[in-house]
Amino acid sequence: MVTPSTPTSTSIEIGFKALSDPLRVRIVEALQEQEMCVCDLSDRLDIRQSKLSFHLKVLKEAQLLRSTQAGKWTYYSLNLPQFATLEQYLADIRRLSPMLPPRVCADD
Amino acid sequence: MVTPSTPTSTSIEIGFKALSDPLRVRIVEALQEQEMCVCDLSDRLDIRQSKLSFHLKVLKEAQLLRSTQAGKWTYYSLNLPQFATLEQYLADIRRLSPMLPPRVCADD
DNA sequence: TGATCAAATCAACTTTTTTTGATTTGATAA
DNA sequence: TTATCAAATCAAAAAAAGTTGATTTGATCA
Repeated sequence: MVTPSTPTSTSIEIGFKALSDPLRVRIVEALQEQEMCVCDLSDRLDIRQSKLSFHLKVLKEAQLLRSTQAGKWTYYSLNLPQFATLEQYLADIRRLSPMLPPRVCADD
Repeated sequence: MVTPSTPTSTSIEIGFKALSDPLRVRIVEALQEQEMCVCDLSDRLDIRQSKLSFHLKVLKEAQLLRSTQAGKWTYYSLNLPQFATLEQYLADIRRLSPMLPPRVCADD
């Protein structure tokens, strides 16, 4: 089997990676309650602005967040359809897993 | 707000991290079809044994895989309940997200 | 205009994760 | 036993991700 030299990440893997960090999960959980601007997130989570900006970017690139600008402020909110996409991916793994006997090892 | 100096990862985050790598997703998808021994996974995915062993360990520590030893061989299979746990986490984020108006920024 | 403030970006640095080849472990079979 | 083979582990190197403080951008407002 031929493997691509640089394995590419799908939007599924990018989504899971975005959710693999405790700080980013805290961001998601804060936004799950309410859309918020960066300054309020920064206060609420006690994170420096540039650090927060980095993690917001990761989440946004994973399509898990949306942002809208309102005057000086940028409001971030959850992009729920992408959460649904990840959820569906996990559901399919379960749904399509057959109850098969283990494969007997090739050169047994 | 006080933040722990070293943020700790939950089993949720560990699970998502395990699923954030293209190679590990390929492993999961192979095992989703059928339980398999390491040697067959290695053949099928064209990965060196030690590399595969590393990634299997990551997935197992995330409780996404189980393994059983049979003679010389170790068979790996999906641990579906943990997939369900991750799925439920995502479902809850969506389910509990209210349709609230955006928060007005603190010092507006 | 010029001051102010929110947020993004940047470069340097630190930390974590991944890869690699070699070695070890542990079970089976001659 | 000794040879063999599957799989785990290890140490060193490489690559990727995250942090930090400073700077920039872009919008508002006096």
